[in-house]
Amino acid sequence: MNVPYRSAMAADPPARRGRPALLDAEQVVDAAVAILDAEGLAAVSFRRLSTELGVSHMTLYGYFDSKDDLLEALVARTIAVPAVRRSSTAPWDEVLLAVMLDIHRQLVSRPGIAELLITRELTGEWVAGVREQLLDILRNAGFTQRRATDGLSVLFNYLLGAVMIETHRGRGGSAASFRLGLRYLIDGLKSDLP
Amino acid sequence: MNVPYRSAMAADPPARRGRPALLDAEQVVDAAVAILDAEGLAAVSFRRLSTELGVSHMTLYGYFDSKDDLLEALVARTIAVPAVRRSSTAPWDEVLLAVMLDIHRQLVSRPGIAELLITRELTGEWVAGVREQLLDILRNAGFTQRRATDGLSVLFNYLLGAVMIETHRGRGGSAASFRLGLRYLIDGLKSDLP
DNA sequence: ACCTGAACACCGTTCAAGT
DNA sequence: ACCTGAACACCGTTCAAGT
Repeated sequence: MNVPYRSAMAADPPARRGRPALLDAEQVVDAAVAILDAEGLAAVSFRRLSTELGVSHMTLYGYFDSKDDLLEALVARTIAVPAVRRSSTAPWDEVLLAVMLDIHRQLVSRPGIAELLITRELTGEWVAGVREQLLDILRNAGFTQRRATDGLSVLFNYLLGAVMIETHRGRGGSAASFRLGLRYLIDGLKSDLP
Repeated sequence: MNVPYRSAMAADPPARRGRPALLDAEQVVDAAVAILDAEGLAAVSFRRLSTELGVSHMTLYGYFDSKDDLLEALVARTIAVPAVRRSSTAPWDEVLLAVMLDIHRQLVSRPGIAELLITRELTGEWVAGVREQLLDILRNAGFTQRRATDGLSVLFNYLLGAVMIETHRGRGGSAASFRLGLRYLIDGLKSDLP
């Protein structure tokens, strides 16, 4: 595995020995995002990317060890862990609702990302960050660890299913009906509070 | 579009003029199911299938107009519309729960099918059949058409998300937590009954 | 009627070589 | 240090020809 974002992380002076790099990983991800937005996930390929960037497709292996590596960087770039103000005085169920709606909005706005989260191993710091945040909300509300992780699974199942269906625009999911189900789930969780 | 299952549907005597077919569509789907079960959806390809069947990959275009056509037949073959006995005296929410669990069991037992349902346009008689059945349950329970379709969206979002996550074995979904969320959703629907 | 190979336009990845 | 083309093992699909 390459050190991710090799060039971007270099805080030390750029005076290295040897041939200077043509690109840095950020530029590759930029180009990938542009293709994703314009033509969807299926159009994102090393070969396509390389012609867009004016390099050999093999050059990209200098920045990412594999296509999966690139896609993970794409996920990391494109969605932010929602900022939840822990100092908030709002009740936990309202905070939870707001965070879920925020994630939903982000994922729907970049079709393809939800698919990556489900399909690839869903590791990566975004997943861990969101997970930790939601677990915190549930534990602070009084759920046991076990109840909290089960509740989280339920919420993620619903969220990702809704996003997948909406973004592939089969019939079914409207934004309004997404809220409806989310309310059912959160009400259900509330009723199970010890 | 080819007439689906051309040979299989022929109830008239098989005496046709011209060269007899080497295969029929059922055999192709059989082979596709075998590959799906053994190696997953990504391994199902016209070329792979054709070597397995001992024909040119181009021969398969005589049975299916495109790969999407084949995949639709794969879905149709592999999952049955759950039999719901309308005469049942059980309350609607129990019937709904049972049907959802049945669909869940079927989809989990054949990883890849849920992905096809979401990704491809989700047309086809299986989807229509299940949809009609669940709508019936909800309408008979007293939901308006609007409420019923929204409820259905919510249930499908959850079901397909859960199956996708479980079959891709990211953390998250256990069969037990699937039931939990399903109960929340059905309880929510019940509480919204006019 | 039905089957076929060649060709086209794509993939990701390995390897050995070039600067 | 970094970049590159050739090669390998794959895709789906079109087309014109073969039986």
